Amino acid sequence: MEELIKCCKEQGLRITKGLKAIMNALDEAKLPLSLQELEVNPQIAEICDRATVFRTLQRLEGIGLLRRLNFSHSGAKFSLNTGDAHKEYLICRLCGEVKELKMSCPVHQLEEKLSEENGYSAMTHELTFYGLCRKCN
Amino acid sequence: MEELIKCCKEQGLRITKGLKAIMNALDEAKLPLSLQELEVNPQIAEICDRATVFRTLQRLEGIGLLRRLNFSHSGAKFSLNTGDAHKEYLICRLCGEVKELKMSCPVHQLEEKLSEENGYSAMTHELTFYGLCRKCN
DNA sequence: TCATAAATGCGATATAGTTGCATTAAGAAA
DNA sequence: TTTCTTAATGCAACTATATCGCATTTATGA
Repeated sequence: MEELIKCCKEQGLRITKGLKAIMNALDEAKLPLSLQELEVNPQIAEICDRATVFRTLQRLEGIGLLRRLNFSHSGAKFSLNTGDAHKEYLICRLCGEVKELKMSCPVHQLEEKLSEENGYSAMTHELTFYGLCRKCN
Repeated sequence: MEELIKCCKEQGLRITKGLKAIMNALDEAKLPLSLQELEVNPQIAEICDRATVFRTLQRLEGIGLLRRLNFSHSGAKFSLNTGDAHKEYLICRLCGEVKELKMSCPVHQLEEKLSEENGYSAMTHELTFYGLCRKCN
């Protein structure tokens, strides 16, 4: 957390209450949060509004501290980019339940190959599994 | 194509001009299309409107003939589910260029394992790579 | 050809994402 | 500490996307 704040400073961001509250919420949540989920979080709602949350997320994504995830049938969700290990998720197509998977990513080493073959740089990837959870099945 | 129409019939869908036009467009496009892209396609626009395209996509997805894809910074896109081999894409984070990758999916065999471990059924997954293309870099 | 229910068109509405502008406040400089 | 500059904010408006209700049309089985 200290680490993250420091990183924001280095990148020229001002350390405001909103920024801290948002980063805290993202840090405490064990799962990615959407703009709306952040917006209604009591700790955050008290301090700042939707537009601020939106722009703060933009800034954090801009400096690479935040990862934007795109799950089926839900808007974008965001999670802090601690370390550079990305995460895999399992999503229920019906109720939207989000589970984080514990696995070593099986496609990481492909990035370099794809980067060369296609002339792309700054590679990242998303690997997401979908299914029907026990309740929804 | 014949195959797909047959499948629609078996699933109880009525074979309308709209359905055929939409499936054709998706079939001819080498890449996934968004609702808007379909809506403005001349072949389709002539026959039916946005709500119909929307609901047709819903139906096709419902019977498993259509796959909904979620790429960063763009709305949902759709592609026909021919065979059950899914596809991998490489997306430019800036201009949004979409490339289909030719690779044998390295995580397919993980689905069964995850299904058991988490009590999920009807598993699918999405593997998408992002980067900056030559032009945008 | 007729009857029935699925599919459609239209317009309204909901939801997510985004912006302009006047105001506030973080942090560097004095 | 006070002052100054400019990033950050709040508010409200706005755009784009997604979705729905209902009256009408049309595909298909009898």
